[in-house]
Amino acid sequence: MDDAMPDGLRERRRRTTQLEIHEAALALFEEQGLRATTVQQISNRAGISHRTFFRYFASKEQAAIPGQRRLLHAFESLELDGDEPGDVLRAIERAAMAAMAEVGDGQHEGQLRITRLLAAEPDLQASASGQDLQLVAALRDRLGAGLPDWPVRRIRLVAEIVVATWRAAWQHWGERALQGVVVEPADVLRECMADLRLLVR
Amino acid sequence: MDDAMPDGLRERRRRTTQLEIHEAALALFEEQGLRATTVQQISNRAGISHRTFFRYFASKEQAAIPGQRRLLHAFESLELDGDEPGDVLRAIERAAMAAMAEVGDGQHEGQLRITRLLAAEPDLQASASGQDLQLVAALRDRLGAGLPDWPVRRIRLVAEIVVATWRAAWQHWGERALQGVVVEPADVLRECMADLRLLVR
DNA sequence: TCCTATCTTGGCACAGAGTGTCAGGTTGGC
DNA sequence: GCCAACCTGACACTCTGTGCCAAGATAGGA
Repeated sequence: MDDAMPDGLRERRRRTTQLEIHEAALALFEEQGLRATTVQQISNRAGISHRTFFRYFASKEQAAIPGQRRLLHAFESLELDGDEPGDVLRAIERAAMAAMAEVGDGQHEGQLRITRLLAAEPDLQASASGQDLQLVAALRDRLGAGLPDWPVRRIRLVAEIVVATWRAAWQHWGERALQGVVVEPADVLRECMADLRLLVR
Repeated sequence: MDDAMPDGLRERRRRTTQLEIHEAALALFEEQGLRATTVQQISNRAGISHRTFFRYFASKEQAAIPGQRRLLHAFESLELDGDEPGDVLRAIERAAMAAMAEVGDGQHEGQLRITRLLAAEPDLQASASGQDLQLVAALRDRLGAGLPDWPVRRIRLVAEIVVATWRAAWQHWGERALQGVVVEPADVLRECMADLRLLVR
């Protein structure tokens, strides 16, 4: 689905454990809030030890926010076939759109729970934006390798802009979903890109 | 310089203490690294107690990164006189440019120290991007109040884009400065805005 | 099937972050 | 000079995050 998964028993166990911890964290945060929930409580509910928790996640915040593996992978395997700024942006846009579309309808509920939590817990937002740095770095690396003639300044800017747009799109999707309006994430991203083009014209 | 400062003895003391803590943190991080430095050490060097440290800063990371008060203030007092997307962006650009220009040449050395630290310590970057959320929120609020006819989606996007551009500009300024090339921050921001316009055309 | 290298886990222990509380000292206004 | 508001340091405490080690589980070859 996402990255290579050699399907030994060990890998499968690891995945289920990770999911159980994630689910436990999410549920407890919803019930009690972020601050009031301890790593010990999450570990208990997931049926593991406090020590093992930190072998799966670096902090309780990260246990709730799974990270954007799809987009990360899309960036790392991005194909570029030109130098023209407009073309480059469109290529990235296509890749991001594809990554967004991979989120099946069945996962919308999970996304919505995270969105709700993010809205309620500012500390989680900070943690999430910290994670986005990985996305920026990945895109920056890829563009740097694929566009040797571009100034680093422009490469850095594009990476920041794209991730900012992606984040704005998801946030707006969540905002609408919380109001009961269900829309396609990819559509929201398209609208955001349209806004971006409107702005600078 | 920045916000109202009723010049009692108390306020002045508070400011000097804050500066002393900031300076101590910066110096120790440079000498030993972020992880190896404890709040206790910073407190000792600043001549205060461990308990008092946390009355000035919420974490050791924040003690090193002073926050973008100038830009925050510029956003909060932003004047808008039109609905036209291009005009709005230009108005924000002017405000940001003015805020950037307020950083006198004398403060470049301090900025550079922070840039160096950010480059060396990924954890600090995460903390910094968490702080940027305040900027996004401030600009979002201001635009929401000043542009009642704009869709929330576009307002959110503009806020994210502007802050992303600002961050890219400072990072590129720091990168060049680390290479020994001294340029005006405002010039870099102008170049970044030009890149942005180039992208979507 | 068995045997071994590798991986995973839980328990123990510990340093450090961050917070509540309180008593004592300082500042500002009257 | 006096009182109220504020600031500080000290103590105690919970929680996070990590090193270490012994025990159990797994993979893969003999």
